[in-house]
Amino acid sequence: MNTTAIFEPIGHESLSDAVVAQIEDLIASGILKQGRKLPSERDLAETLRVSRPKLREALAVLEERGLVTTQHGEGTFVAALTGSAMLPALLALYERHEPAFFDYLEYRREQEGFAAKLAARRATKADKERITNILAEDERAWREKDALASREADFALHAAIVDASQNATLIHMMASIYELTRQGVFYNRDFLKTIDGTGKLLMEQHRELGMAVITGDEARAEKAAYDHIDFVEESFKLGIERRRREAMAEKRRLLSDSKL
Amino acid sequence: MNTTAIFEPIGHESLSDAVVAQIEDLIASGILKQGRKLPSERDLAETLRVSRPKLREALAVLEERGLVTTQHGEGTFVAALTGSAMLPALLALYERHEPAFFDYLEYRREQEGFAAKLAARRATKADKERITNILAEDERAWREKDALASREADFALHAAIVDASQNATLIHMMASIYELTRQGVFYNRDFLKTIDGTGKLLMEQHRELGMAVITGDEARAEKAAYDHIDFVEESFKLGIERRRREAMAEKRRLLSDSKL
DNA sequence: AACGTTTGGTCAACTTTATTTACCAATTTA
DNA sequence: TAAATTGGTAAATAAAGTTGACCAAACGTT
Repeated sequence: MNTTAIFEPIGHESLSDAVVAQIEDLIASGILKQGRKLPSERDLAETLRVSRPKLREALAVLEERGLVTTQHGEGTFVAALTGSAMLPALLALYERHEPAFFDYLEYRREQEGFAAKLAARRATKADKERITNILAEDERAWREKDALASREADFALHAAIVDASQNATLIHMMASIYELTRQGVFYNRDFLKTIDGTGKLLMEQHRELGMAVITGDEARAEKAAYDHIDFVEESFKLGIERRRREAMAEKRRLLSDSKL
Repeated sequence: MNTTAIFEPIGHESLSDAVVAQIEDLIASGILKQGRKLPSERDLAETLRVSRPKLREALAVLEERGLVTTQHGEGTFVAALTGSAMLPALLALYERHEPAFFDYLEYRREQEGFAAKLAARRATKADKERITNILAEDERAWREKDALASREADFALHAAIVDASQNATLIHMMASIYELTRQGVFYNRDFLKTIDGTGKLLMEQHRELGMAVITGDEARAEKAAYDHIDFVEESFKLGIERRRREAMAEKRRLLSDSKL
């Protein structure tokens, strides 16, 4: 095995790519909010120490991605990212920005806890039956190692609990969030690779959450929701770290082979 | 306050900078060990997708920094990084690579635990007196908020414990490590900013460590050493995270001002 | 309504950076 | 010793980025 194997092609990142990345960061982190006007091209080019044509290249990319809109003679503005029409842009943004994903989880933690508490307080008989059925399906999927069904049950449980909260605004907001989740961020390949090995724990957390809602124990439901998100976040972090270490170990292995 | 304030100049990183960074990573992470031969310039340029002149530019920088040596007609090799002659290169390397710093801490954790255990077993009367004096000085520095003296006492305590271990190899190895520490990595400005607010905790940890050695309690000494390094690592991580959040909050503040 | 200012839109000349290609020199290996 | 491989150097070419100028749309002031 050749030493060459451990080296990786240099990313030929263009200047405009770097500009795009910085502005995306500002939008993804919520510093630049929707509707906010960016500085004029001349000003921005100067503060970024970049020529205007290059800045314009970057702005063109951002506009193509739906993150900003520019109007002749007026300025460039951060596009509205809420509303399902803009979900693809947001989704792609989160996938390119790992830190933003943790912010997303932090936000979701509060929402889930709130939803679980309300659900425990307000769930109707129909809600409770629905949750019971989902828990049964979740357990079946786990026993039969049906990963796909397991994910669907997971998704269904969270949706059922939000519905049970009977709060229209919450339901609407969480619908957008779940759409994100379902399409790729939360359930992308890397994440599944991380979480699959802990399927039983996940199932038990769902069961605890569901039972707390069914029995109407608000505090227990809230705690179960927090614990669940905390667990997901921790698993994700560990997965990232593990993959980083595995990649390094692989490189080491490639080198030691050549010594044998 | 203008929106312009939140944007930062784009780093005009040259191609060769990127090449330098990758090879430094491989060396800093220990994947490329000293004496290892790099692929030939033609091969390496091809796998990195970079022209040979640019690769050579990068290699020239690496050689200037003391990380590699090249020999006409023979090849380019990773320089020997052990030995105090090479400390500046290693030091600079660690400062440019944050992840390597945590690897350094991980290594140091084992060494410190081992040293503390040996010291508790073998410390002479003179060693114990020396440690007692250092602990007193540490406490005085803390009471009088003498940050510089506090750091010196910290350093002195660790050195005294290593000396008390009576193991020549360990003493020699730790000397190199401490040199790193003292010169800048461990006690750099950012790190101090993090740790200073927790001065009392640090002092108490030192006291626990020193007393364990003096009383000859091996297990307690080992645990105290582990706890200390764990605390340092955690503080450092928190400090990094805090600075990151503060930087973002500052940007948010700059924007909200313009709304008032 | 008219003017001046600011903003985005466009283009061409120029500069810097990077690639390609060729050839030379030192070392190892057959 | 001859061939192959490696680092050393340089010139021609190509690509990326900057500079400067000018146009057109929107806004505010007069």
